Amino acid sequence: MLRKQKTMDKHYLDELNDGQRAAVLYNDGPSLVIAGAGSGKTRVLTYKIAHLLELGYDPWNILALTFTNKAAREMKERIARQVGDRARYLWMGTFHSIFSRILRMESQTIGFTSNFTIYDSSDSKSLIKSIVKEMQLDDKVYKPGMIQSRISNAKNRLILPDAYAADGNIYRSDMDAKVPATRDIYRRYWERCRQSDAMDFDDLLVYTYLLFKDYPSIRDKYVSQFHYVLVDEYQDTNFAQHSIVLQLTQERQRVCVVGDDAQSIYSFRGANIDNILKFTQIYRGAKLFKLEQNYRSTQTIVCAANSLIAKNSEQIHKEVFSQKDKGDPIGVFNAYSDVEEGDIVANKINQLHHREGYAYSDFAVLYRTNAQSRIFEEALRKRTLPYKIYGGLSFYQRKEVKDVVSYFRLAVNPNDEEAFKRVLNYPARGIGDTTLNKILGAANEYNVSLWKVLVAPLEYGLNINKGTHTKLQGFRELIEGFILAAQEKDAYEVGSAIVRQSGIMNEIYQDRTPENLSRQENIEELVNGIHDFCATRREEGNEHVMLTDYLSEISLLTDQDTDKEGDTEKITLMTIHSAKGLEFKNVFVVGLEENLFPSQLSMNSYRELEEERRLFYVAITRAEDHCFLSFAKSRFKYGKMEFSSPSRFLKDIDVRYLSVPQEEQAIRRSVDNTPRFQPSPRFTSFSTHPEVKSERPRVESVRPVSPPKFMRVSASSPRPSTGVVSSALQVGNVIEHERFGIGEVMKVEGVGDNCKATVKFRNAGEKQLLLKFARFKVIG
DNA sequence: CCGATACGCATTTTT
DNA sequence: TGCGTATCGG
Repeated sequence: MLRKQKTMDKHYLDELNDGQRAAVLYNDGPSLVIAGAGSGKTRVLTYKIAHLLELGYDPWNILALTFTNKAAREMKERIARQVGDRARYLWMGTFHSIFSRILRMESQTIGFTSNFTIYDSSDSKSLIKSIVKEMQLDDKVYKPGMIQSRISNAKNRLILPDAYAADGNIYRSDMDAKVPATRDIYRRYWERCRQSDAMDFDDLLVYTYLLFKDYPSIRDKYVSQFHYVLVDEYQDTNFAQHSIVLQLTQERQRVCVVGDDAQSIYSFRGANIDNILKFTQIYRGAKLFKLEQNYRSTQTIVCAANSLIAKNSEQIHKEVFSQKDKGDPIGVFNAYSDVEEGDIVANKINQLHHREGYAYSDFAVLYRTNAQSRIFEEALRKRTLPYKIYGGLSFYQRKEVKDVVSYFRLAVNPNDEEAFKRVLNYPARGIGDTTLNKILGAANEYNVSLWKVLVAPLEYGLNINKGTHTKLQGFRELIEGFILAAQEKDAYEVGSAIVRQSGIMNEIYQDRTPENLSRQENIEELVNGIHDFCATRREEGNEHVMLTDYLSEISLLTDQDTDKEGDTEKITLMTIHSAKGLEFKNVFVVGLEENLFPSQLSMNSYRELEEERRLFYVAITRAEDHCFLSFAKSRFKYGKMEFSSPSRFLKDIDVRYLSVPQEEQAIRRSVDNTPRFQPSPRFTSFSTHPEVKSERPRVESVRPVSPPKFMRVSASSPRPSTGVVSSALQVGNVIEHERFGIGEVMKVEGVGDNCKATVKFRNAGEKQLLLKFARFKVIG
């Protein structure tokens, strides 16, 4: 075994280029890996971790932090392929999930329970909104979203309420923004979250930092656990994340961060590009490795992107190059209108698909704002080209789902204020705003949670009549029942019981409006999701899968983690932000107009403009074979036709790499059969195809979307089989398991629900599967 | 407590 | 324009 690993080691080191190998092999001190677009960043990270394991590090001594669940999952899978089962014990995950795991273990120390709720941003916004209201401030001035982002910024910089209130610069800035009371809102918000046993996303970082800072013995515990720390996408870290990494690594200095300053596009969320730019100053003697060979794109695309990014001033110098073909110049399309831009792009896709044999999944249309998607949808729909749009409401943001989840949250943590408010009167039970406000008032007065007031209304001097009291106690008993159930039964049982007993089912199953039908489906999906979750966990050997486990998992999931099913052969439509980290054979970057890209709002500051340019850089470098840029001379914005001029960014690209106009005129005439004369394309489009608008149902917003597939390896994983099918399993069968891949059945034992199989997987080693729960299909 | 209507506002969003 | 929220009236 050991020898085999050794040879594998050799083998994979040979798969790396010199720069990559140097980065993998250097482990004696801090290192910064600047990884140009498409230069094999993930490969370096995974091989480095595999290499550390070869060197004798135990997996639980390695901490690897990413920004997305997807990145963590993919990396873990790739490492598992190298080192097998040991990968399971790596501490690898998103900042937020790893920190929430630590915080749940240490929660008592900082005054939380291990069941604390994680508020998503709509919860925190709603809490801020009610605080603004309670303070009798004008919410036209104190816009909840704006206050939220000011508080979030403060937290990302580790500025707590006291420091916030004491900071003159911040106060001046709040004054300038006409929101001087922000500091008071922040303080109340902070207290209310604590009262509710809840943390928002930023708190997961803040409290981790505080825990390590205020309790050195706890910090020491983790410092001595994590012998080596790796961070992906370091350019996107904020000050809090950087500080925690520093807390964990400053003694030992075994830290490797990977990123690309040229792809820093999240400063609006607090990412601080200085973290990566100044890494070598903070970790003195840090080694700098540069990965400059791009394996993704043609030379032309790489050169064009280089010439663009050279216009930025603040960056770590690097020379990204490609040894692939020179490739075609970047096509620039110049459209009269937004609608025509859609037509040009759709036609070009059609053409490439038919003439060059590209699959639809080889195409991506990338735009700056989600609002631009509609035009492309229509253009593609008109030609019946398959597409999928990313963006929009995620599954867990849907009203009915949030409602159900709020009951779950209360069952696990009744102090959760946002969940409480959401369901106190849903389904309607005659507890109106007046009563809620009384409870809120008492809770504020006594500094307790809403639930505590509800449980002992008289102690907190709640002035309510007999009828209301009865209704409140009815609600209380309902929730107490759920609380009890959540302590005893498993997540799936409690979950389905809550869905039934809360009355939400009755509410939604009353009639068959399309909205209700879709809600029903969403709730069914949710319940199925819990079932999946329990099954997966149980398969891993967890006997009791509780509701609280489920909640802590889903509160950190996003729709990014959802593989849409049956979407393998479709054109991708998404914002450039969401395209980061992806690659496509053919990329269309659209809407290259002043005030759109770069966005109007980014033009006041140099830094923001540079970030927009980096965004454009990200867009171009997604392309492998062909990249096209387009702009429209006029476009509908907010219901008005607006004229626009080409983006300044077009001039930032060296013209040598562009194929500017003319050509697309020919395409337009030969392929497009819509009338050429279009005084007002929007109207023409409507009158020629009135059905386009009316026929198009708003399916995207009504149709249920699948919740994330828990731990599923890929969208193409086999359909789950049921216990009935799998009980026929015999020794010697070859099965394909959803997560572990292909393996051979070595042993079958037990009967019925207890039937267990030992399976030797090619990549995942030997596993025991409880057939009742295992998801696989027999393939031989 | 719901529905109709008016109003305002509108980048990007890994968790 | 088109959506989500606020508010008023029944």
